[in-house]
Amino acid sequence: MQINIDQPFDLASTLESGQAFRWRRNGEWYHGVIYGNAIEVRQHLFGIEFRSHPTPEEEMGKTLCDYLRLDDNLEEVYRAIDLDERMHETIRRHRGMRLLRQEPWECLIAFILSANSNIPRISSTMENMSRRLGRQFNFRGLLYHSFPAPEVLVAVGEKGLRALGLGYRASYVAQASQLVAEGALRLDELRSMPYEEAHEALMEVPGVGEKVSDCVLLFSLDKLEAFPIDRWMRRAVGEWYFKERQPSYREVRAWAREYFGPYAGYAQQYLFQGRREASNRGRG
DNA sequence: CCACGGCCTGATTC
DNA sequence: AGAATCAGGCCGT
Repeated sequence: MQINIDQPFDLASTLESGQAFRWRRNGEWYHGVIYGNAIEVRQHLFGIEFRSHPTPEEEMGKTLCDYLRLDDNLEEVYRAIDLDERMHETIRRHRGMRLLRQEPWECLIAFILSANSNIPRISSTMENMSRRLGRQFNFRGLLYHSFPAPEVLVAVGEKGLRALGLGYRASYVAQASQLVAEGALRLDELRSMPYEEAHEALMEVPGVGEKVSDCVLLFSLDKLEAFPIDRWMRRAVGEWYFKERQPSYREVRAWAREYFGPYAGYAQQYLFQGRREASNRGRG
């Protein structure tokens, strides 16, 4: 099935921008699982083409558009955040990159795992958990696995999670799973809360601090003003916008919301891409 | 509030 | 080769 898109959209940079960890590229096709469905998707000149299973494409199209945030007016976003030469350049290089609207549960676990880790390892751990604990299904000759439900991770327990390679994060994941499974943490309710309130609520979860909370809010709960600050982002922002000083998390966050406004999260995503590129170039 | 050290583990570096 | 070092932080002190 095809979907026409009349706004800037770049599938590759969107799926490979380090927001989501379970998409795999095979030639021009990307393979992944959303809402328990296998998805194959590729970019076309005027939009995207995709296949889904088991939910039929006619039904899945809306879900996929929602996931890819095709409802965001990217031109308007650019007008809001294209404020200096650095932003202008990184927008030019990654034009069409979008934030995703991921499933909050999977996103929460992914970013709890991200603490003191790196993208390849987060990916392999997420994949590992899905292979061992998720539902398995076949689609067009490939094997797919859903991400395990909270109840499943509760049953597996901390020791079981450690055995899957989560390290000291196993305890956080086990506790977070418990909170979601028993209904003490209702992730979808955070979507309708104001940013500040949702941010604090998420930080009650073990293993979730300022940065992880901002990631989950930005990548799955529609808080586009969230501005996650990792060690690189802090260094970069300090260097570029604070005259070589190392500002605190709160300081950077306040600055970002003031400077970039309600789309600060988009600005963060573009700056982050920019610095990843720079460090990749550095390694040759 | 802010600063600091410890933490699982796998990949990369020296 | 085997030991540091580092990685998209968090937590307790």
